[in-house]
Amino acid sequence: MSSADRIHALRGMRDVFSAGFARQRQVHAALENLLRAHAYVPIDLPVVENTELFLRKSGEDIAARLYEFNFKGRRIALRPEVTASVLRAYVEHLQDEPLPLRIQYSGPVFRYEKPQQNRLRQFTLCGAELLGAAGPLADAEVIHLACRGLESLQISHTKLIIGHTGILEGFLSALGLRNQLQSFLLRNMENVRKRGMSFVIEALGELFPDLGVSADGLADQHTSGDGKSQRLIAILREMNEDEARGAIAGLLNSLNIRIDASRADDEVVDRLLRKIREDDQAPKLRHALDYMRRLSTLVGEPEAVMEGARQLLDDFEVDRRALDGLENTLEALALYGELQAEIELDLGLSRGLHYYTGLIFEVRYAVEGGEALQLCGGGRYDNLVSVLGGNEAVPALGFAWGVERIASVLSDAESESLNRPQVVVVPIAEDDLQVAIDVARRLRERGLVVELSIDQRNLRRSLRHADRKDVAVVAIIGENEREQARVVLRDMRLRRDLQIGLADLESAVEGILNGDETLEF
RNA sequence: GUGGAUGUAGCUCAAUGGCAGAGCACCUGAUUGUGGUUCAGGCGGUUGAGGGUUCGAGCCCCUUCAUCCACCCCA
Repeated sequence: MSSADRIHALRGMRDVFSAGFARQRQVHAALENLLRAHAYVPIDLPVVENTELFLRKSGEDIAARLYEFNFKGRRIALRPEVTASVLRAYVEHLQDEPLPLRIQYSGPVFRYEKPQQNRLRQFTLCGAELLGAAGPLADAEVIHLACRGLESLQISHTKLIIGHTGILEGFLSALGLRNQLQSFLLRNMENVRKRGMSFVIEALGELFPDLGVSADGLADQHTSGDGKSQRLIAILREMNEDEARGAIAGLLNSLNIRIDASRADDEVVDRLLRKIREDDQAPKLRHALDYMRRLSTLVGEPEAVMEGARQLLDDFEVDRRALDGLENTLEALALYGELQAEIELDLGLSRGLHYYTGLIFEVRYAVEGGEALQLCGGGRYDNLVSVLGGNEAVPALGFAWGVERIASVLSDAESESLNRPQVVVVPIAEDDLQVAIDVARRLRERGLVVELSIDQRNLRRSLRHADRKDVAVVAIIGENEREQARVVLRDMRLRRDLQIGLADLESAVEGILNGDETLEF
């Protein structure tokens, strides 16, 4: 078969072989144990869900990244994350459980993105959710877990980055910006720092051309007209939709203004109203952008950032609850003792795909000469249970580690040996098979990893095979041994044969494996 | 979605436009019951696919597919 006909693994999907897989399992085992020790109960969930679940949680933005298809009339998606499924399962089955409820999970997720270094289309998340717990202690527990898991694997050079969506979101919603603008600004908070305010303003101008925004900044005198019309506009703004609509229509009628015949009155009224609203939005937007500019500078060492944040909130007269909550979380986190990870506060941190309502955080691994590698991320999502149809709102937060990324950071030296057979049992001829199988079974019962040589290779080949796999002991059974109830144990490291009676099999093998050079039989 | 590279044996890679090769791996034997070495031999290819230029294309041109890398974004 020519290579052109060969079937390859799909793009972004990996075959993981012995050493790499051993490493992943090592990572998984360490993380699972840590979570279990903190009373997080492992559960298993489906890999496919109704597409609607993910759309409802994360919004339409996620649709482009979904492995999503129509199957027998249903819209189905491979999960791009697990939190949505956990909460779906909670709403469906676990609402009678006493809260707080601690859940852990692990398994594959799928995201249709362009693969590259450290980014696959299928990868493994290991994560935890803490349901029914609000407040700083819950926040601190989860952050601590995320960091501690990496520490338990001896991963250093990590940085914990903590943010809080409430500090921007609270401000924006209090400001009374319309929803589209709010979500645009939330999405672009990160860009203020990464690409500069002018980039954001430019994007704003493209998306909302009617706002009169340009790269030079917001138009200063957007509202035209004299003082009287300003007052009129102010009055109209005070009215609700119907009142304002009626007032404008009445005004046009009473002045007997003739309207273009091809255009319905309603449409004219609409345009006027919209115009007035946007005039209203412009100064608020300007205010918001100023706030975001300040916010984007608030990154770094926690105390300094807190200090700057307090000043910012004072200057803009913003509610301090979010910031106080963050401070309490940091204090609670300190109760867990010193973290290895460097802590950074980043009040400009935002996470696009998710539905976070408060604390957000991630842990990054410093790659020399490259961009930091994010190893895990999470945050709080207090309204998600409601969004997914829960009987009552349940505060919740969680996070997930990226298993492959963590494994990629580990050296693979030790994990390789996990799969390697410790003993190879070689029957010389077919007549020796029964004894060989019995010998192998006895050794396996002692917990050893034993490979039975089952092909027709000669002894020479079997030894070579064992040697290349770095096996420590080869047990040889031939006619002579069989007749005398003996076995030849070849100590591969010391290149010597030990003739032992079958009764001493286990102790002799264990002696060789332990490097006992004084063994004599 | 944007940009940059690369596709030759199972793997890693060579090959001025002129007979498609090496190392590793695999198989056989030297050695019929003793291993990392050595030696002899063997298997292995429609050079990703399709078209074009040429006496002649792995190499040049076009198209297409795939993969990798970076941006965006994220675990």
